Amino acid sequence: MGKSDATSVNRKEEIISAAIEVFAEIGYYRATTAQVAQRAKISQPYIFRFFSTKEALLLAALEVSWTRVIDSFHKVMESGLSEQLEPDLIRAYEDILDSYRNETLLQMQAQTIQEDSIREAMRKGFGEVHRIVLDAFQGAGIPNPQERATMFLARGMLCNISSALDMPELMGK
Amino acid sequence: MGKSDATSVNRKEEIISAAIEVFAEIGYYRATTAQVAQRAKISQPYIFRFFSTKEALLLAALEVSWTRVIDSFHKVMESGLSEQLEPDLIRAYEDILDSYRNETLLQMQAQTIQEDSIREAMRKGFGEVHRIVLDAFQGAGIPNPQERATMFLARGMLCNISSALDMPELMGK
DNA sequence: ACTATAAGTAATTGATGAATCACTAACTAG
DNA sequence: CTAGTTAGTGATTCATCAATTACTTATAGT
Repeated sequence: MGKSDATSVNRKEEIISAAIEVFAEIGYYRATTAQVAQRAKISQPYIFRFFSTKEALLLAALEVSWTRVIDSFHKVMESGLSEQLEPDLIRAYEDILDSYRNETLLQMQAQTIQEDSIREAMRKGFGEVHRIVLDAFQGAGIPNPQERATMFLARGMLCNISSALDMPELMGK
Repeated sequence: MGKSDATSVNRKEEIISAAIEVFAEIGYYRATTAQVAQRAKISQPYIFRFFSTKEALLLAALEVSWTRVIDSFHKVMESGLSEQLEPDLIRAYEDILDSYRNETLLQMQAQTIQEDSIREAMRKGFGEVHRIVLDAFQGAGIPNPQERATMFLARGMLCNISSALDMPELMGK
């Protein structure tokens, strides 16, 4: 299998990557499957061989984006000293925002989508991240872990907005 | 002029109110002007007597939502003691989230819309709220006002998400 | 009554988009 | 070789929607 080999799994991942870009740039509802297909360099109908609906494609894209955050936080916890735990987590999240801005933009969009399946995916993602951070803070013996976990998430959410609107001043200069 | 009198200004406000509801519930791009019209109990084309485009209607709706927050914060600052300033501002924002949830959902949507005019409106709204909070904290002699203002906004943004996804546990139980 | 203007709508238009269908080309196992 | 499977596309379908047009009804001033 050479690098240009197009396995079914590769195609699926390529489509998801294209969808993350296009959905983030154009907006999920406004973006068309034709635009996603063009970005993925395939024909529009071929998307539906891998995803039964546009919404299924969005769900797959969200799954990728949440896995990104969760895996990153797990890595920090495994390898880090518990004294610098919070700054390490902050840095990890900022790195994701730098490198995978589109995934964050997609998550932000999905926060207000009312379809049950999307809401469930978002609840699961947020819930798991919250649980991980809370466990980490408790395990590290940080005082008021509940409140600190909330403020950690809160800072992250403002960070998202500051990035999305290109307003660095919101994060206190 | 009785209460059922339909002045041009009233109609405009009614349309904006209907748009806030429909856009928040359905999503701006997915919502149709026909749905807004139905909610406002007018015909679909009549919307375009007041707003030249769907986007102009969104801008008007965002204007209303930001004015809501800004006016509320101003009122807190005028009438409140500076010792309880921060909790008063928090309560004021929570009241808005309770009473005007749709306006917040609309703002959340607009955070990721890439059209220049929308981004500009969002920057203006966020910028003004940030300025007000920062001025208030500085005026009240709160230490580290910059950082405290950032954390105030951050908490508000997580509060939005917690409300939108119906996840009260995110705010630390 | 009469005319101007405001309030409002039905019908249409032109464009667009998700999803399906019908098909072709390339590879693979026996 | 050939029968079956995988990869892929062009053309079409059916629905939808923002925006326009052309029209009707009501109101107010003279």
